[in-house]
Amino acid sequence: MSILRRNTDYALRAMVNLAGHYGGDVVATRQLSAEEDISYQYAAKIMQLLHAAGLVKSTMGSHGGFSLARPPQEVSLLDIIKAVQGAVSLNDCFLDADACPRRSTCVISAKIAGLQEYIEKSLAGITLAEFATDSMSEHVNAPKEK
Amino acid sequence: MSILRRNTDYALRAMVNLAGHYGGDVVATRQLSAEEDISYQYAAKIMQLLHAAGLVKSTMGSHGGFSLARPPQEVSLLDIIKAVQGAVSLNDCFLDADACPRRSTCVISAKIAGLQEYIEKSLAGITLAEFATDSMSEHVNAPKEK
DNA sequence: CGAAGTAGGACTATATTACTCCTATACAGC
DNA sequence: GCTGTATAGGAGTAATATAGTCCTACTTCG
Repeated sequence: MSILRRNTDYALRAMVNLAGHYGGDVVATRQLSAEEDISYQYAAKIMQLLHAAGLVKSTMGSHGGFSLARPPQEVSLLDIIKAVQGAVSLNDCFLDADACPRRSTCVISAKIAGLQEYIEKSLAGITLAEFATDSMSEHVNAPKEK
Repeated sequence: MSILRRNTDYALRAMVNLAGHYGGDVVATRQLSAEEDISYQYAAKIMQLLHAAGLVKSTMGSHGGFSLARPPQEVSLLDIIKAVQGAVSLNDCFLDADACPRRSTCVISAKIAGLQEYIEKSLAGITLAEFATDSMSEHVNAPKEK
């Protein structure tokens, strides 16, 4: 199983694309969808998620589109992941304390809490700026070609 | 999303149970299922997975059952995860190189490969012996009670 | 032989993820 | 103010993955 979903990959590609236009024009969903090989309708949904998370600014109406809300070096991989697929957690009890009635006494939970923290910190440490430069459309979970 | 599945939790509980009987009698699936609150049929499936992975030894026939194939301190959480839910991977391209045509030049892949490795090492470093002692049936992803 | 066990294929049900459709709303340019 | 091109977002469908069941072997002890 893969932890990062296709969703996240699309979002990441879109964000990298926007990073390339940072400080310049807004980019329309239609353009993002064409350049990054995402269906227009689905791309629109993903942009909504990114917008709801405050990662992008939107300009409505004709000649509208999206732009990064913050400079690339201030947008982390974790931000993007959280925006499109929710928090990544090793197990449910980190997301929802009610998921496990023995949470408080659980030895396993204690054992892996450290790892959980490390993962989040790592993802938070990787920013858009780091892969925005030379690769405009690298991606993680591209749909497999047939 | 949770990385560890319910499947894995069941398996973990079963393994902890078996660890409690290490060196003694085999434990029948019927008993495991009752003690760890897993449906008998499903428990049987999970035991098959653990057996196929070589983590448990099976004794067929009447008075048969399962026992750990190795001492608890030599069975890691990663072993169990791999047996029941397959390898944990940050993204598809670590599992299947064909999943992404740009794998070789992908900056993102390079960035998170280190994290991927760290996660595996951490999980491999946690063994059954560490939580087998005082908690016979702790679990991670118990189905939520209503 | 029969009871109690594992082995395993095939199937069903449920949940999650991916994706589409349709309508509303905003804004620029004519 | 109309029209074309945008985003906003609810609602629904399709595909896939996970969880769980059913049934029929085969194995061994008593």
